[in-house]
Amino acid sequence: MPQPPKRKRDRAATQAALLAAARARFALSGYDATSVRDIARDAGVDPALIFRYFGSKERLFEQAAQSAQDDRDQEAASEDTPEDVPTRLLHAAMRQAPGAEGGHPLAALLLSSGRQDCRERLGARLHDDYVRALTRLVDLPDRELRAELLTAWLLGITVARSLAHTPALSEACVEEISPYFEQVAAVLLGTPPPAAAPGGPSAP
Amino acid sequence: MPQPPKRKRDRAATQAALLAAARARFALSGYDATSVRDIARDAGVDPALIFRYFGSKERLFEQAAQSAQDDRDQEAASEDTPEDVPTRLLHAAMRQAPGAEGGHPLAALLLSSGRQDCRERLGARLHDDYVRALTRLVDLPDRELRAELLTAWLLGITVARSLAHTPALSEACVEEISPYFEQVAAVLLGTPPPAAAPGGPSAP
DNA sequence: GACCGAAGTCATCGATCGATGACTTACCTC
DNA sequence: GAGGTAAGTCATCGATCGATGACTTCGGTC
Repeated sequence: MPQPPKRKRDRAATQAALLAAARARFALSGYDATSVRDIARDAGVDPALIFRYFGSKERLFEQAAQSAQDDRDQEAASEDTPEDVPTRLLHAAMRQAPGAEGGHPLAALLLSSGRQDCRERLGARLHDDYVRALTRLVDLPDRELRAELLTAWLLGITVARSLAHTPALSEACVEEISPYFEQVAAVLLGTPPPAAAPGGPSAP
Repeated sequence: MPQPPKRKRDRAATQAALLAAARARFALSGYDATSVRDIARDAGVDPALIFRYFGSKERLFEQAAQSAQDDRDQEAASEDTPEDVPTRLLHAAMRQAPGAEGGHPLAALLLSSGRQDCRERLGARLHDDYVRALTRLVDLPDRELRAELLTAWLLGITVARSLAHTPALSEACVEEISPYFEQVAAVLLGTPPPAAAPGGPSAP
């Protein structure tokens, strides 16, 4: 994100540029591997402004995470096709191509998992965004366990695509994954399976 | 790992202590969050010996990873009950309790995923230890994709337990997960399901 | 017990990090 | 156009990092 040739003196714009650069860097390299000088350079701004506007690198990270979360909420709110919950979560896990810049919403937390607070934040995010919604769909024993098992699968898909770059999964699109996902979700959640063929799903 | 009161001058023992301390620290906090001074303190040894014996922090990390891999290989070789492949991989993913020290074999790589070489190493490890074995079990279209989907689930279980500390999954034991796992594995791999009941697995 | 090589210790380097505060400059108001 | 305020700049701090090399001390050998 190289700086647009020059920017007028504009506190709001500078803050926004820093926040955007921070989000990109943190999602690409994690907290530790990103320096405030990196972020400031990307934003075309003096590093000292980070501390003037955000107080510390830590608070900038928190605000960047909050900003990403806000984007997600707003995006989810303006959802015009309210698909069923599992499909929506699959789309969330598969968000964006692996080679593209930006990174998955969870990427920054996963890449920063060396820090305990980021691990806790990751657990909270998983609970709020995945487990909570999935638990409501289960009406069987082991409700939470079933929900967490499906959450773990979505999390694993995200990690495999965003971090490990597993080849087949990285290049797959949602439509290729969807039939497998629906069958597995039916098994784990105990909901009526879409096409219960014991020999495997109808391969596309 | 506090030092045993004193150690005679013993190059091999010092190297081993450093390697053990490095494995523990890297598996607990990742590469960046671990300093050579931390490792040396745990081993009860002068930090300079790390560079004398291993050349650099990076090479110490590589040797620590290699050492952990050797342990796994040897452990797998001396497996006296050659269970079927998916079950063996589930046990590998569930290895050890979340609260205990030590950490999952993949923990060091996951915690260090801010470094690109660690991400590549993670992908290679997943391929060698999971995808390769699972692919051979599939005799359907999308062989690799099916294998990677199951790998992603095992990876997600590991991340949920070791990093995110998802409550239900963290406290579960292999026996609780196994029935769900076998059903899902059957769906993804296209192998004969153990008890193909469309309403969900027989809950324990 | 003198000696010598290896194991271990110590002081310190150069780089980089997050962070601070005094300074300069641009823009708005009157 | 003068002046004041806020935006942006700059030099630099203290801590910590990985890494180096000279130094000291132990332990086996003759």
